[in-house]
Amino acid sequence: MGSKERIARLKSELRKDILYAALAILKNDGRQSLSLRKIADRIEYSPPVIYSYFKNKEAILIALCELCYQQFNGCIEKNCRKLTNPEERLTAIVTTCWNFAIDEKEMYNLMWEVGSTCTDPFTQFKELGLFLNFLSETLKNLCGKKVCTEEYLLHKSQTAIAVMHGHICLNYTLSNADPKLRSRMLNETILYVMNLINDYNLTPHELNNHY
Amino acid sequence: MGSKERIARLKSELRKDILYAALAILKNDGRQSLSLRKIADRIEYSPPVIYSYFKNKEAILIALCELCYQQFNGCIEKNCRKLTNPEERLTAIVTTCWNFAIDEKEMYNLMWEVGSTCTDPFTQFKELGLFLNFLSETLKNLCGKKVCTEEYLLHKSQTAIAVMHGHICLNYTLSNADPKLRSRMLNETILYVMNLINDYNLTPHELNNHY
Amino acid sequence: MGSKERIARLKSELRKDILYAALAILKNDGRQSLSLRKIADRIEYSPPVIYSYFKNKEAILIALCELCYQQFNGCIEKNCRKLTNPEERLTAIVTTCWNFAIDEKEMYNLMWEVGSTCTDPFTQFKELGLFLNFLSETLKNLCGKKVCTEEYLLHKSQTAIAVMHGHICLNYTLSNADPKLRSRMLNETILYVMNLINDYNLTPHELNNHY
Amino acid sequence: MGSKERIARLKSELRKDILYAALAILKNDGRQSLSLRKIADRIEYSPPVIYSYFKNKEAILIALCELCYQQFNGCIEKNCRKLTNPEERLTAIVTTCWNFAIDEKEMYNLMWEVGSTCTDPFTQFKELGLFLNFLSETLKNLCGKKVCTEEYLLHKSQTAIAVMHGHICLNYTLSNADPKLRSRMLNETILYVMNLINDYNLTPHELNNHY
DNA sequence: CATGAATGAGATTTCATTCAT
DNA sequence: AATGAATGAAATCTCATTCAT
Repeated sequence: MGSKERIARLKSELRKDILYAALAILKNDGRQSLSLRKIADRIEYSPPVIYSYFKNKEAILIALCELCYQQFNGCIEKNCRKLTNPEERLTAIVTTCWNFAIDEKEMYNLMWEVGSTCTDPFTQFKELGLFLNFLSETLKNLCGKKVCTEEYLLHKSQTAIAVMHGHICLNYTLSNADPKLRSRMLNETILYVMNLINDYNLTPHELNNHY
Repeated sequence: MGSKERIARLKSELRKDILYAALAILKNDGRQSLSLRKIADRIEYSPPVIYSYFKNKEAILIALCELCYQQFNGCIEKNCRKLTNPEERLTAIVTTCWNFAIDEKEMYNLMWEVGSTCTDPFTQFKELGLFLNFLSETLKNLCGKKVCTEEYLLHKSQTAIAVMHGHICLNYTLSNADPKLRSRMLNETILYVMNLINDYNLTPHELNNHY
Repeated sequence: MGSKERIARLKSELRKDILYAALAILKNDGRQSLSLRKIADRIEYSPPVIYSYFKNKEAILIALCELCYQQFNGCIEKNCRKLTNPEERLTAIVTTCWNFAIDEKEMYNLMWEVGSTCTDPFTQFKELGLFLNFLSETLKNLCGKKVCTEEYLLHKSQTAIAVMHGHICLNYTLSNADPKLRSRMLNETILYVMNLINDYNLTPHELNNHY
Repeated sequence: MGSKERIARLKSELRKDILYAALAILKNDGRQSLSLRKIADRIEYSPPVIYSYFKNKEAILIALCELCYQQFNGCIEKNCRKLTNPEERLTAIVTTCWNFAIDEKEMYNLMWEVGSTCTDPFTQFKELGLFLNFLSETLKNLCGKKVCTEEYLLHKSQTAIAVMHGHICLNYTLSNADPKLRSRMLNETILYVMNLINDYNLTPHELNNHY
């Protein structure tokens, strides 16, 4: 494929169709049965067409993952951007993550699966980077007047993602937990994430003992 | 020993062989290339024998998962049981989990993968239940004289597992992090797990605000 | 496949059937259209069966090449072994090669094609080694009472193969040459091969100038 | 220059581009991965253009083969034309062939592969014809004052090509031969080619016995 | 009880070629 | 003149599972 052609195809409608077909299969039939053949069937084209738009299956997965991050970040923006109070915003962020993970389990799992194979998902996936920054910005506001380094905030944000992910996975495994327990788990998750920032209030001596 | 018993024992032997073959393939070649054919090759039997011991591939995965939990719990027992000081023991538990996840990534991932498909992994997998109790017991000691309900301790233990898992997954994705950052992440994980129990020291009123 | 099983299959009838099917396709349809699917069709089995007997297509080609060498060497043995006079025998060898290359062009080409990809075809393919030795033995007799080293004879034998191959390839390209020219080419080939051994009669001084 | 001419020139340019793209792919990726798609990519045109210049893939291969012969003959001209002493020139010819075959294995193989499918490569490929004549002229000079027929010289030239090709193929198969052996093989090849002309010194009676 | 034999279904991928525009 | 779009046909290979023996 010539570079001109390739660039054109990147913007193509069919490329989008392929990705959305993949997304639909992912949601309906699950990660395991996401095959090129099924994608081709769904868009009512022959399988080789796909190779005009993606190098191979891995490339599709990565692009699909990107799409998932876009949709995820879209939820976050929609639900949380408007909130100005940092506690409220952080609560909304965690809640949105939580619900996204429940409602879109296949997407959520794909995001972590593909992320694990990348060198640096936070830079590779633009929308994940945006989310990280949004989280970071929120945590900064939460600190109030205290000055935190950018690096510190990013690290805490990643930790927040980790803590949320852990609870989400736990929630997956407790498949017959009652709604009350689930709701409690969500609340706790919010709490833990909120408290991540607290140790910044520790005295230097206490901090020393921590790290 | 009657022939019946002998036969039963032999049967049980082969079952083990199958599982250990599966484990070896999992470790060496990875989850994706774990096939019945390969297992059969390794035990030098023909594929259909496997169906005498397991209903289908899924059943093998579940049993294999159990084996992984056994090995995992073995590590925990070996490294942590002897420690009597609760802080030390908890530190050892988190560290052991962390290292197991690094050294046996395939096993660790399988444990969560299969766990996600089960109704209740904590009761289905005996060794996971044992680990949960061990964690619970450790947390109890950490509380000192304060009285905590069994249920509370189990819940906190699950939360600890969640927090650890989150950090472990984050560690997986940060594939080019330097050892110093990784070491810091481990320390933080220990810290967070340790502090899980702290809110028990909150006043009832504060607790109310939490949940 | 367990090793026991694999060994059994090496002797299996079906394995032979696969190879002879491949040979038939090679002869009839040519090297380019030799596919696993066609082989499976011809033996009236499904394609995956082939993988019970051969690791992959390359393994089939190598085994097929071996079969070609066997058939080739069979011709040589049949036509030449009985001749005791060294000139007559050498003449018969060259003639047999020549005719084999004409009658079994696809086989002949495959033998060189696969041979080119091997590290050392003369040891890898037993029958090619036998042919080399037979040639070497013949050249030795041609030398008469003069003593030649084994190494020298093997080298000359390889050279003989090279000279024959060159003429055979030339013969392939001259596709509209008349039979008289072809016959003359064969005679010349015999002559050149016969003379390969002549420089052994050179004085040491002359030999020095050669190498 | 009229627009007609300009268009014709442009057309001829693109034809060249196609061939040189094919050549580059042949050299870099090998004969097997020479596809129309890849050629189109490389010239940054779409695949169908190629069909404006060539009937099908086979036609490209033939034209590519011609290009290879041009390059080959270019080497010969450059390295050998200047030498006037016939022995020196013949030595240079064989050496140049030998090195070309080593350095440009893919090209060399293609030349013989395509050559085998043509009716008469020596007339079809102009540069191969030139090479043949050059060889023939050299052999003629080697004969000295003796008179040889044109036909005889051409035949001997073809034979020389055959002998060289045989040794070159042998050199390909002996993939782990040491440089000393290879160098010896080259020397022998030179020697054999040089001696091809010698039997012209035979008496008519001896010649009769030969043919 | 054990297995050799076999397969259907399906995976990813490549390629030469066509054709409406 | 050029191409974007598309495809049919084919390639190799893997796998879980079945069943007669």
